[in-house]
Amino acid sequence: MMNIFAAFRARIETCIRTLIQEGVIGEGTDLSRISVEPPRDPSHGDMATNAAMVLGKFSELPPRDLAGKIADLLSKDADIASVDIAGPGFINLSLSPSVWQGQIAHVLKAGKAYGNSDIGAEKKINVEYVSANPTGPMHVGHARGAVVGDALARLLERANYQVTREYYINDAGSQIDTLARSALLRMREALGEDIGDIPEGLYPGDYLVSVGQVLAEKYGASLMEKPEADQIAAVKPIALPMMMELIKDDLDALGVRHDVFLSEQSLHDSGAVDKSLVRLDEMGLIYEGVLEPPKGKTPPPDWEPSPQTLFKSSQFGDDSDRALKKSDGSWTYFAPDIACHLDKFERGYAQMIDVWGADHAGYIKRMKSAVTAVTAGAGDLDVKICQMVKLMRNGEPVKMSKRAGQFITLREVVDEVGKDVVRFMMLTRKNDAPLEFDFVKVQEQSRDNPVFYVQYAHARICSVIRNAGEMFGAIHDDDLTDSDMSLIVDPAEISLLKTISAFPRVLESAAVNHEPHRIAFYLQDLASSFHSLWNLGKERPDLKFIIEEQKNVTMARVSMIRSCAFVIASGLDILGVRPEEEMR
RNA sequence: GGCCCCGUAGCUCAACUGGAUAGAGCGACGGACUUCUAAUCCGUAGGUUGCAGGUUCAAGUCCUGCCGGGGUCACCA
Repeated sequence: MMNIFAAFRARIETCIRTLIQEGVIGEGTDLSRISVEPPRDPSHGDMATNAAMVLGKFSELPPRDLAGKIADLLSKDADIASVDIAGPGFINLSLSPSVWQGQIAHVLKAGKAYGNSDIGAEKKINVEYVSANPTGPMHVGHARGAVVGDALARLLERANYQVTREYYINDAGSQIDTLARSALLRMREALGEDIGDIPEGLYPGDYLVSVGQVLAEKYGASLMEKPEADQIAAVKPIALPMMMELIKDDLDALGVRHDVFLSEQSLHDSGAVDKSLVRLDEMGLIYEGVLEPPKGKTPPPDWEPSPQTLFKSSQFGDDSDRALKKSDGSWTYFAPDIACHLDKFERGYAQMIDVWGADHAGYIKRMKSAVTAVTAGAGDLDVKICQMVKLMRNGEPVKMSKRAGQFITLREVVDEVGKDVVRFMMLTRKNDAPLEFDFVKVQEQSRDNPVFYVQYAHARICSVIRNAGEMFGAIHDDDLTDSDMSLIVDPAEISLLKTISAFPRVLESAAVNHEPHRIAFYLQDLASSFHSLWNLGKERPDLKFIIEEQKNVTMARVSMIRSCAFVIASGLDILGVRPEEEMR
């Protein structure tokens, strides 16, 4: 068992079963609420369990006495150096140094697989992210969702989920018609016509020029003589794939990829939308009705009550029922969205995660309602909301004028600071908290730049290992396992080992909570722990990693920091960031 | 007005799905470089977790009501 907290939890449960057999604790006791975690205050030991307090209800003994019984049994364990009872009945454990020393070999053997969890148990899970409208290149606002989704997918894979990364292509809405009209204009331009300024309401971007050229080559001027509907229909099969290529290139620059691209239009064409609606109808969840105007100060000026096809989402916790069809009888976007999630469910994903921008937060309830309804409660949808990223340059906000089409593209940001920096920074906040991204600060080589700080720790470790190799001969990871880890004894060293050993637990909690940012925070802690130990070697030369006269000590310490480097690399891998081996 | 998110040190943020004396960084002040990379580290100072109740052995965390900030609000995706 690589997760030592889980390992000792099992030992504690064994003690409790013994007490159940002895009749001290009642049969049928629920052990699930027992926690085994590191105490906030390190002086309380290495691990604390609330077992005696949680089990108090199932025993006649008061919690502190029950804790005493458990403690007596635990103290027989050779790996446990001391057991204390504190406060209302906490049991605090201190582990023997050998437990921490032993973690080094675990890490070295597992390498980057260290910390992997089995909580996913190979269950299928679908993560949908980005899903930007295919009307142009990605702008910077898409970056956060792309990174969060991708890191979440990587994280879940490490927890042994079967992850599918999905992109839902909104290729059926009116924005696609706008795209087609914009492309048609560019086609006329390619045919030699002077089109002047791009009219209001069409996409002005230069990226459509090449689309116009392709259209001109394929169709020529004859297309312009057909009805507009035919023109648009002719343009879409050309323009859409080109836009998707644009988007995929941008995502590629960020190191983000998807397994499945699901087209909204295909859901209409295949009858999947009708099917999911029939399904809801059979459940009696659909009716023709008139929605109330939104309660508030200013109802929409053009409000006209009109009958629509509605879904009873209010039965599932939503604030109101929601329209599936517009008053003219055509679908709302909500209907294909339901079909999309039903489609995922039927492909075997009972667990689904959607990563959305903050402006879509108001749709969570209806979407979750719909998933619950259409899967008869068997499907689960978690929606992660990404708050705004505020772009700064040296503390000054970067101005973006949407009117003039001067938005900053994802590509520009990646080109300026690099994909690793973008990725790491996007994960330095909880997804639902706003984030500042300063072009200058994220490239600083200093403590307050977390990307650099973590990378630097890794580079330093690599540097030490290179130096040790020059002194004692080439160092291979396989040989390090044979080092005498019992030479790792100083509290500062053990402290680093404790931080390293916390990784499996961090990974698991990040996976359970769908919060990849926890990995980024952990890596800063780990880097800090390493940098501290490094500097301690200045005050106390006996704690330097390399001691020329003592090869065995050096090798033990090299093993220790090698395992630290593995964990840094492993954590960075979840974030999709490559570790640096040298920084000069 | 309804709903959602947020409110924690001067600033930016953590707090392991309810745990013990709420933690880091920045800024401020004071220290450590003939370096295993000082691009770093150590120390000091800094708090009624917006307010008021409730739930229990235990609340920053859950519930209710206020205050303040942001987002969003029929047929746009």
